[in-house]
Amino acid sequence: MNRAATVVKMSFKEQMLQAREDAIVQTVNRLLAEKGFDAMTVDEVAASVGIAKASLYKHFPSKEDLAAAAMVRVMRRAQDFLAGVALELSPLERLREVARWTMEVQLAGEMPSLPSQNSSLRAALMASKDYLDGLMQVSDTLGGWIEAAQKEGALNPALPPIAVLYTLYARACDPVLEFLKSSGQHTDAQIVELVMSTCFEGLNAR
Amino acid sequence: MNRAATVVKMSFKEQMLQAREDAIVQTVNRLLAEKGFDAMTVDEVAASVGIAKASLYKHFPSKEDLAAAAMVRVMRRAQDFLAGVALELSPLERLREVARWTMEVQLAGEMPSLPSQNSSLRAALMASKDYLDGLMQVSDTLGGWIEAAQKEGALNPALPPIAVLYTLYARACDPVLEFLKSSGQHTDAQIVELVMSTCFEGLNAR
DNA sequence: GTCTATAAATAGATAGAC
DNA sequence: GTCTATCTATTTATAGAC
Repeated sequence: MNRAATVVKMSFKEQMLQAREDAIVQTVNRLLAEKGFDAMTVDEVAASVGIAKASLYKHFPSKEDLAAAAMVRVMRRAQDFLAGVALELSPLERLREVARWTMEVQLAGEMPSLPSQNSSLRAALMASKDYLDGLMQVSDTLGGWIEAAQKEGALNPALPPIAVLYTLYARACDPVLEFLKSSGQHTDAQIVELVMSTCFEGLNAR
Repeated sequence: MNRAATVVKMSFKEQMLQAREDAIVQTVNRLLAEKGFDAMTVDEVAASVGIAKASLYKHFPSKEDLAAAAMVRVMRRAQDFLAGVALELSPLERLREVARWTMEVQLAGEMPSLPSQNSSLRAALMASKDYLDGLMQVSDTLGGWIEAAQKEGALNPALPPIAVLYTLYARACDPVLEFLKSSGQHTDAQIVELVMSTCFEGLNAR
């Protein structure tokens, strides 16, 4: 179920405002995926949305907040996806679905990428309750699945669950996807399957 | 054998110049590893080396060339390492040594990181014969080991060698290393072994 | 809230003396 | 080659009219 459907009441004015902000955040999301935080300029965002830069700053107080809003958006999408993963699947199969989804989002050019070392950006993210709550819920859900999959003997039990979690997160920004795509020798679907294989089965022969 | 040992003749003046440039490139290498290309400023480089910014521009014509020089340096280090890998090891063991080395360099804060989408930077790299030659030689060597390891049945033969190569390259900038390090629950050596395991054996149980 | 115009700060690069 | 001082362009952010 989409989280937007949980909204109950909203005046016409508020709906317009919300729609405008959604358009902004969607544009930011795309630009972050294309060029990254440092290379993305606020002028660019304003021009791409089709409003003046000053108007943008009425909605979001800083560039960092723009990026944080995009991260909240993708976290919401992740939560929606997790909520829709079929419960009849085994824990390992659920984890595989999640990994595949993150890679497909990245190949679609919709995965925002942030520099891990920018401190002002980190501060904005850590100040966003929506982001932290989303991140924590996603991590909790995946953590549960990871431990269940290890208990079943499907996932290597020698790996700390946190390491498995980070390894899955890292698929969302895996440069191998872009490398293989730019080599032009494989379709997107083939690329996803290759990286899925190296991620879960490893490079070694079985 | 270190490549610097192959230098035969050099005047005192040239040696001084070379030493100065080495210091610059080493500083750039460290700053690129710490903050990345976009966040690194030329003022910072100059201050860190201890010379004026204008002097820096006498040695390197642009920020992009500074970064390219750092990439040439790390490529040389990689070539030196490859040349020193024991030939009595199996192809797979050699590849494992290389992967471990790239991760150790990253954990030591000595792996420069460049944005893959910056076009002016890509242009500078593609214009650097030293870099391209180094990259090609490293890729050729690793490609040979990969194919040999697949022929031996040690490496999954269903994977295209290019995908294996990119997967190994990606370990040099794997964010999982930093994530695990900042979690503070593992030593560097443990982190390397964890990522080595997920890389070659995969997440699945065996 | 949206706009035009502008402020304020920063960064890459250069001039010109020594 | 190294320095100080400066240029030029860009970028984040804001003032103020409507």
